[in-house]
Amino acid sequence: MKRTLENIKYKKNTEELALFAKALAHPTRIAILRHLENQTCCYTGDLVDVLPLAQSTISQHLKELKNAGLIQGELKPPKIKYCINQENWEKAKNLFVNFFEK
Amino acid sequence: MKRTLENIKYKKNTEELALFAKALAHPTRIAILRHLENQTCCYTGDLVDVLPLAQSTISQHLKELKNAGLIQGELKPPKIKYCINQENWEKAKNLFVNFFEK
DNA sequence: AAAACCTATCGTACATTTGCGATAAGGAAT
DNA sequence: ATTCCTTATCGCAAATGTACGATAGGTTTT
Repeated sequence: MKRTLENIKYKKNTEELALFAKALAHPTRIAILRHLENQTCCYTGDLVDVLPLAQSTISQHLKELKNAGLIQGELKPPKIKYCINQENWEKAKNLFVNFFEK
Repeated sequence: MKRTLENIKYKKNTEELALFAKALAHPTRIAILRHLENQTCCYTGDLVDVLPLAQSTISQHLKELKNAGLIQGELKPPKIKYCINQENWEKAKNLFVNFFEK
């Protein structure tokens, strides 16, 4: 990305869809979300056991998913419980469905 | 990305979905696809007129979309006509729908 | 054959992403 | 208060992504 992109104005829907797509653009994050879909919720540690990646790497992916709004974390000391953010999940779903439909 | 990722094996669906998501992970490419959805097809030059980006940049985005299988190019000398690849479009649509549909 | 047109590719610059180990930060348990 | 457990963050290295101008390649037209 370079200077020009800063200035380009896309429609809101286009930017939102691109951001959600970016969050899904890595197999590890898809795997995390699939796991969350099955379990409803899970802890970071669960994922570290399941995925062959360093704890710090997984934490980073979780952060990106959280930034994208697709998941949310809840403090359950000493752990953190991650769940899918249903509201934004629906929003993303609708954006993708509308995009492909037509 | 570094050494480790090469070795990680994800499920086929997971990798495919991530690749499609990656193709959609930039607003310019979403805009190109929306344009193609409306016009059914279009030429590279049409996009250069519509998007505030260099011709080479747009060509590059088209290449990525083609690599992802979402579009296809047909020679209509001296132009090239790009259309959505319906088969893969459906495939991507199904992957996303199934993914979100819990 | 030359000129004109359209598009792809090359080379470069810079930003972002991905991964890791090491370390910090927080509460829980001893 | 110290130790333990869990997770986030930092700092680094390597790979990828994004953008541009310049150039090459291929067809059509003159």
